Amino acid sequence: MIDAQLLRAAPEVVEASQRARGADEGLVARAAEADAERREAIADFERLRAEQNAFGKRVAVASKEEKPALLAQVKQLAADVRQASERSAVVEARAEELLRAIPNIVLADVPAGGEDDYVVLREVGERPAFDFEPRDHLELGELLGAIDMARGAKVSGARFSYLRGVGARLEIGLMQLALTRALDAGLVPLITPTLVKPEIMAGTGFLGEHADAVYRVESEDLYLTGTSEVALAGYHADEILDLADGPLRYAGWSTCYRLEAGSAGKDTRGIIRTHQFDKLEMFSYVDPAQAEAEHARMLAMQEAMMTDLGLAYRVIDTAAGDLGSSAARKYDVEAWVPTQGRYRELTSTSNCTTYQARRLAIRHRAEGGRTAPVATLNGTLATTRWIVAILETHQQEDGSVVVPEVLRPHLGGLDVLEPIR
RNA sequence: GGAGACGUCGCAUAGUCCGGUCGAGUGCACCACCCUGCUAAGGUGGAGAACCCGUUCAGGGUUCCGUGGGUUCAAAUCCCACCGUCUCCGCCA
Repeated sequence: MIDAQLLRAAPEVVEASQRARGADEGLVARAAEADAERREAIADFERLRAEQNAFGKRVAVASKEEKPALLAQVKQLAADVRQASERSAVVEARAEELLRAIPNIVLADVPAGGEDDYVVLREVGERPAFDFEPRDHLELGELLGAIDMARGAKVSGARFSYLRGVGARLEIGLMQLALTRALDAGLVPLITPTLVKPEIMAGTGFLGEHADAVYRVESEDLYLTGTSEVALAGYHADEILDLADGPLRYAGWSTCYRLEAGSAGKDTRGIIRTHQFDKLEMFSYVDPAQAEAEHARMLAMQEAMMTDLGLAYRVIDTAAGDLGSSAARKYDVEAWVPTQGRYRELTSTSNCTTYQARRLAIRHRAEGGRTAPVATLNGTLATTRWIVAILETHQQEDGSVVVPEVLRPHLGGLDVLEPIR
């Protein structure tokens, strides 16, 4: 949620942000109006309530004989208080609803426009060249006995898979590599719940435009999370953090569940886009002044993983219209996928500035001892989809795959994955 | 799943039976100042969160005693529902 203060003081900033996103500009004026109405209603109620409280003190010390007369007098006041209280509750709920509907203010130099208006910041690494016809990740996965889509579909339906043998080991090795690096960088590992309450899901902004991608467990009124970001953001909800010693940094390891309702027909082959996968996610709570530096730090960690895994990649600065509602800026790292002849997103890192924190009531002590919302940032450090780029990039003519050196210690020293027959 | 106990301001507790002078006492921790050669001890004062009005660095007000309802002129206190914690019993891939 954005700062209501900003809505009053500089609505043009909010409107500019909406414009860059291609979102509804009129929402700004409607929210500002509702906010004014809300404040008026609150003032009204509080004046009446103060009067009633003062009266209550008189009743308390009145003698038995005086009481009936006083009580008769205050009846009308009590009714007025009740009415004003109900009105202010209604108006307040409406104002908050509109305020929450406004997505985060995008940072000033984020490219405007939609999905295709990203800016490529850099391309790194050499795209692999083959003197044979490269196989795609699923073909390789089947040769290696690593990926089984057919049985995934038999047991759970489309977009479910089994990772078996070296596939399962690759996944775990990848997570372990990422975890090791997270620990080296001082992050605290967390294995997070994957079922969360509605208010946590809403607080992180995933019930907005992403609502159709979310699994809901109706019998319990809980949501399955599509990323551990949700539980990581909720971890410190309603708390006042001590950031005097620097940011609070976490690495969340969890299975992720996504409905992929909007992607019918897209990426149906293999494990590029499945309903269930694993991810190691970085998450930081920082002083808002340090948010951009933290964002750069996360991106650097992601790029180091790409480089060390021998993947060719590029970094894009996502356009405003393609940002989630919580993000003020997002960088994606995309790896080259040889058989697709294009870059595919492997990681994403978002600076949510104070947006999530305000929704989830996560504050710290700012100057003068005042509380102020923190900034939150998140970024992928490893995920199942990486297996696609690793298999395809490091494949050999016979269908074997060379294991990147950094992964070998996490695969019991295995250096080449061999076809099973 | 069943039975019982509990949920108060950072922590620990008082207050709840018998509604008002309780937004709330005490201890510890915390901050400032005083005292002491230093430390410890001691003294005085301060200190929660959210929001509204006002100020620009004065203040005033409202709300918050697990959450949400209800009763009442008035609820930490009475009633209802829910959530959570603990104990015992049952069940368990």
